[in-house]
Amino acid sequence: MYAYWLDSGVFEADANQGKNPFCVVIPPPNITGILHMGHALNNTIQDVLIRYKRMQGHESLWMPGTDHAGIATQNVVERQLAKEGLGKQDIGRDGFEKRLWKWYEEYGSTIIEQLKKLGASCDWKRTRFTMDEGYSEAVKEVFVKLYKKGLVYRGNYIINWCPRCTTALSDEEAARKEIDGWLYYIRYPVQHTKGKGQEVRDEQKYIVVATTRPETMLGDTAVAINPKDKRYKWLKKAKVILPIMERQLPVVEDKAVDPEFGTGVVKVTPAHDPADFLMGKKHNLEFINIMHENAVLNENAGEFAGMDRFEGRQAILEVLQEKGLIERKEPYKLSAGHCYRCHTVIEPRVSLQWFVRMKPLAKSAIEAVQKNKVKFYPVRWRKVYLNWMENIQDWCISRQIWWGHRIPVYYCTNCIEKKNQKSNIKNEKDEELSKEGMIVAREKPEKCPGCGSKEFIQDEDVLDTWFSSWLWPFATFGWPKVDTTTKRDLEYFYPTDTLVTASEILFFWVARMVMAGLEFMNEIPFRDVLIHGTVRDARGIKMSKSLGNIIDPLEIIDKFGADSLRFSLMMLAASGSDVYLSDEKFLVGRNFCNKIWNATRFLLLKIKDNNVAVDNLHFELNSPIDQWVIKRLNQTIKNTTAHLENYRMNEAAKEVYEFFWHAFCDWYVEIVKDTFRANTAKVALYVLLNSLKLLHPFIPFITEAIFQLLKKSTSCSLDEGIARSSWPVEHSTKFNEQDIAHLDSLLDTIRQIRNIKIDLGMGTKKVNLQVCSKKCTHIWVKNRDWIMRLASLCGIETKEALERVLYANELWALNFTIGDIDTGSFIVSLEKKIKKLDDVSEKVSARLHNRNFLQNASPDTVEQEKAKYDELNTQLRRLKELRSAFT
RNA sequence: GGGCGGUUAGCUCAGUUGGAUAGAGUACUACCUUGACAUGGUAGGGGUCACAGGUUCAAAUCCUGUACCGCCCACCA
Repeated sequence: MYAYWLDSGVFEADANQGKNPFCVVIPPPNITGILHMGHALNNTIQDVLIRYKRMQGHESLWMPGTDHAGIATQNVVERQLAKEGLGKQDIGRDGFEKRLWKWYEEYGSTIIEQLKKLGASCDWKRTRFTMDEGYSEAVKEVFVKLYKKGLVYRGNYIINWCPRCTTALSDEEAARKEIDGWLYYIRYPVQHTKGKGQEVRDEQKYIVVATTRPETMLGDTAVAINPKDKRYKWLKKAKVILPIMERQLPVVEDKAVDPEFGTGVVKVTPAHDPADFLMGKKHNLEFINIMHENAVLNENAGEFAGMDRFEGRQAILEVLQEKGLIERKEPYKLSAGHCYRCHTVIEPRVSLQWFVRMKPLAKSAIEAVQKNKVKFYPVRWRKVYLNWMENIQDWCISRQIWWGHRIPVYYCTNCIEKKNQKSNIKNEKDEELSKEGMIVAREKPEKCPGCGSKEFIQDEDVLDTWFSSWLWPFATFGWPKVDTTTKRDLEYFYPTDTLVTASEILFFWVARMVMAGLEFMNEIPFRDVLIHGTVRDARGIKMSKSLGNIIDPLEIIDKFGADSLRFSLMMLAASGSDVYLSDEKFLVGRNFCNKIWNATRFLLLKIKDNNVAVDNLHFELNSPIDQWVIKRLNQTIKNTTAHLENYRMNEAAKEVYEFFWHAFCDWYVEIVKDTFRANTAKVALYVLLNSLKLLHPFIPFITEAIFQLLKKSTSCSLDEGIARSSWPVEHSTKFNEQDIAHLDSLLDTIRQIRNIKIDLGMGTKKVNLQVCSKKCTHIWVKNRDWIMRLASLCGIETKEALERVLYANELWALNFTIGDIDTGSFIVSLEKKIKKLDDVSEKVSARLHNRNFLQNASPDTVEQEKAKYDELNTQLRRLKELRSAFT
């Protein structure tokens, strides 16, 4: 089926002025990714929307592609190299890049192939990669534009550093996780002035600082107190000695110090803590970096140089212990940043990086959401988005890795050399200084505008992967290229319609796309953001490969088929709530797919067996049964469509499921199976066909296969395929409501007969039924055959009066011979029903006697309650009569 | 420390704007070899809708508080 779709180009979309566009851009999966349940959920939702809109007559475009995933991919290829006993340094930057591209050629489209197995109806001819040639143009364009606007800058700041990946990370990439640690209370001796200005160090006089990272003390350059803290007034004039390093530390006052926490005195390590960094800047403290980029202590760590940070921590603690400087330690839960790619504990590090100024970009992105130009589903994410946007921090975009878009900045070697002689780029004003000899340009410049030299080196760093991802909704169309295709496509498809994603990448991606769209296209990138839940295992734990609790969607596909997987996921995924999965949960889909298949087989068999010609679907709607099913179908079409419009996939799926299985198969097909004439066949096929269409977005393969089968097995003229057929609309018949109501009563009566027989312990034993009805005898006569079959009867007699009434409603009364069967459980069941109805009746009665209810409730409601009361009492009367007949 | 969710049948969850006798899937029980389907059919048991207040003629649904669970954000060293 998939090959058929590809061959006939049903997934392809073009700017088509005759149609309304509907466009979704895929959240580009990482090239290193393999399909997991999160992908399955995310992409099934998108495919449901895309297929639904396509059938509705929209020019439906699902834009596919992959993400180069800088750090993740680099790590994968590094591991591959390591197996050969090589490090990336061994083969050099060029060699490593070659390996990366080779890896991409080999494995980069694995996930795309897996998406196809899922049934994803993307326009694959448009597949993009965040590092393909055209895409690089977009990235460079954006960098240069932002730079020129003053929104990109370079500077020495404290950033999140992953010592394993040896690169800077953005705040979002440093995932906070709570870890069990210790809070150490360490004594710092105080030096004070004695008598005639003689400075004396008194071991008895000390202050205590608390820290969770004792190793950072090697880089302490001050201690800080809160200016209002009276306890430490005396300290202001004193000097503190940093143990081990024997360095004099100034005491600074800063409001950021919380007197309540720890001892109220803080050690200040400007080069290794974000808060201390700010204090360092503010109080002009010295910045001492004590670590190499891999978090091994450097020469500034004195005797500890060469130790890893955690090794160093232990060694320092031992030394402090020996000197009696550890006052105490207490267990402490601290939240530390972890690299979101390799989970290593982040080390804050001062380094020269590139940043994007976010506040100016955020402004219009906030507005767009506030003015509902971009809407969130469920709406609660709106607040989360706004909260983040309003407190946005600058974005560190440079990464010290080799896989990614190289920063389009060139340095004139000549100018830099001169500059280095003049000054040292060590302090705050680097931002200004670095501009000299630095050229920000899309392409390598011909010559330096300053000195005319032709010697340049390009910035070594690459850009954060998200710096390319945030352009996805328009860069995929070819922006900034200005050819006619790009222009036409962007005008037609942009802004896109719906973005479907998990909440995890709300900040990474969604928020930034809104900013990029508004900044570069002057227009939001999408109108609706649909945020679905996280896929978890049966215990509620997030599925992840490292935890080993994954259910592999590909295995489910092998076992049950993609349709089963898709349908099950859609049934389970209530909008926005997390999805808890276990193997059994896919049975819903499997069983339903099986049911659809068998129902079809049966109908075709009946058509064949009865030798009825079905060459069109123009049927007569005279029979109440046909009207009944068509009316139900109409409701199903209406509700399913409404649910899909509101992104309630699960409700939509349930709606069709319920109709197809329980109304169509369980009742309609059962009723008509023995009187299968041409008109019935047409009605049945019409219902089947429309059900298939409603189900196609969820269950694409089987519905298409059956559709093709119907084309072959009947001579009806049908569309080419179901994927491009039209979305069902309600049949415009005028229904005979009374007939339908009577049929509903009849069906209910059949249920009651079965019920009574089971209560009487008669099981499926066939009985002879007596019916007494004033007006509706004909219904029983006319439908005699199937009623007998469905209610398991051996005969139906119509009578003027009955000896006893086993069941009655407003239309008819029934009786049948029960012989000398034990009626015990029948009576019990009867009593139970009576009790329940009595209770309800009492409640309704109380309501109707409540003057406030009569005054305040709407007249409609009051009427309803009255009708309900009458109905209840009629039922009660009948049941009580029946009881008296048996006792 | 802030914010956001959740708490409904043994389990997993629906329940859109307050107006059923609170639903589904699954599990369980009974019966059914009805030639489309046992991946099926028919029926059944099982819920004081977390707790406490409040608003209302009427609350699973709205408000307040409490408890527990989960998630997100934040420079408590």
